Amino acid sequence: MNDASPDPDKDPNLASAEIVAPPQSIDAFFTRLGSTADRLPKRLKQFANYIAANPDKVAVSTVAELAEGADVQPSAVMRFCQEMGFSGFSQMQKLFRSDYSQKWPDYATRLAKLREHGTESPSALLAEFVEVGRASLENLLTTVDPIALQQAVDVLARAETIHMIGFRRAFPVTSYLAYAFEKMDVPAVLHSGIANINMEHLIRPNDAVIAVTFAPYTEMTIDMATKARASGADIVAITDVVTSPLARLKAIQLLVSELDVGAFRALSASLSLAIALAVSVGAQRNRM
Amino acid sequence: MNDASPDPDKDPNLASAEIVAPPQSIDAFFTRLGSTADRLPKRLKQFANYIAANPDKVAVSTVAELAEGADVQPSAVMRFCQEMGFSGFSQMQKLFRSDYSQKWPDYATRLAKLREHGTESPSALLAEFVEVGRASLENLLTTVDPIALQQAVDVLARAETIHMIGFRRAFPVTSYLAYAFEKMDVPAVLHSGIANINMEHLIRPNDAVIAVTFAPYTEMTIDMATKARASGADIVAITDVVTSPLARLKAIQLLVSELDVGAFRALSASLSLAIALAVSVGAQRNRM
DNA sequence: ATAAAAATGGAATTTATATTCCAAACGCGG
DNA sequence: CCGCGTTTGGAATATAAATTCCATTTTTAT
Repeated sequence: MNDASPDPDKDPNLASAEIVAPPQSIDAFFTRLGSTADRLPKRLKQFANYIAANPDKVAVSTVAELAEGADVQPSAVMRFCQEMGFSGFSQMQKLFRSDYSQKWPDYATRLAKLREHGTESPSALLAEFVEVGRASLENLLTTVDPIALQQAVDVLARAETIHMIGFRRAFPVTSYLAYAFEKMDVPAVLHSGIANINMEHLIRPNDAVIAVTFAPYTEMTIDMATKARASGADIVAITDVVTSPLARLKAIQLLVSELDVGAFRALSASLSLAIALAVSVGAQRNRM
Repeated sequence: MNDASPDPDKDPNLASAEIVAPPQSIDAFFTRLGSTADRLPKRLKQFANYIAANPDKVAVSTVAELAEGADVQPSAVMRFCQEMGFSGFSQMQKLFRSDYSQKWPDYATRLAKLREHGTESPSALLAEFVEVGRASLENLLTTVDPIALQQAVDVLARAETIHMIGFRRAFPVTSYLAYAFEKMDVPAVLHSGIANINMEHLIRPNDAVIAVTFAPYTEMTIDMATKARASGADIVAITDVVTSPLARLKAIQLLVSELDVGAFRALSASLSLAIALAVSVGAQRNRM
């Protein structure tokens, strides 16, 4: 601040410690963290990532505990705090603690508070989807038959190639399956309908198909699954009710009843089912 | 209580300090507090009332601070803790601290266990994903800043065209956004990277971009978002932590911390956030 | 390749905090 | 109103935590 100071030797510490005001709020802290994280040396960045991922731990932990959690030395924590503009850890913790009581009310009360705002605000809508998603997940464990799930895994683990079919609202599910299978080196084809070429003829008798569709059922999914069935492939159906058109195909059915918010659903349950299925198949294939 | 004690002189401390197990949960603590509060002497009751009124302060305060808040001496606080069955204040505080972050940390160990046991039955794995998904959803309400969410909606509602960028594990999110926007007649482009053509030049100054990426961040997403930013478009980032590379772009950040099961996550929270965002944008655009 | 600068790990030190102790005050039964 | 057990306030002590320091390693620049 006072560059013209005639006594540079009066306080030699000023040279090394840059004078920056400490963040005054958690928001300001994270903003600064976001903009300075890259410039930080290895260990400090490591710690920065840790508290970015575990911000709630800061208020209730000691330096030693945080250091261990982030796998750095306590002194690195101190250096980090100073780098962020605080005099030390205690000052930084004080900031986090002052904010702490706001988070105290548990999930239920926070949810209720958000809903009071009416359906107007985006966060009220978010709360709605969160609540519906939770309910759908709970349901999932009862609607999915464990035996059918095991059968599906067996069939898919045995298949030469796995084909995923699902469009529109089901496409996030199939694309996530494709990602998971690719990561686990499971031969799998995502039928995306791109360029209006459908690659039905790729489906061979020893293959298996995961068909995903919800009401109102996309016709192309039904068509392709039907043809695949005709050529001898096994079908695993992820769908919503037993009366789904996929039922006719003697498919192994995995039922997901997802609740709507207005005209949309959160897909939480479908995605969870899909990823559990994929991981199980990957694991079982590795065992063979 | 034990008047018939045969050895009152053996250990005189036993007479005053009753041997009772410490409460194992916050609930148990308050239950015991309720039933014993009347029997307590004046100062201890005074402190009990303070705790009952300010339960959130215990985890983040020192003995001295609490004592001052309740207008009692620190030694009274100690006596209170011992009266409740704890060895001292530290033990009691530990209870209050662990209860707060309960949901998150012990998942890490549980999941590690699951990993070692090899993957058990598919339905057990499904149960894991369901539970983790539920926890992620609960957390979503605290990690997403309502103000940032509202800003994101404003920006996207104002945009001429909305561009969605997100690959690999983020692609289910962007593809679902694309579906939702299409259904609501919102002009939106899904940048799928198909045919290795990226349509960056499509992004105009009055457009907005939704960029979705999680650690380890896909480079193409960062690149495209950076270029979009350079050409003047607004960026809404759906990512995991503030230290995400998207932070540098002055993006509006919506943070989702999703837990892994093994190498995968359920995406429940991300999808819920995405759909809430999309529906809000659709609604707001209709109002204009 | 070498020197200079920066970063790191771990121990030493300082500071803060919990906990104990005891003398004084209080309340209660005789 | 006196003696005795209980409670209280405050200081003294013990413990735990934060902070600093420095020798060693790693990185960067030349």
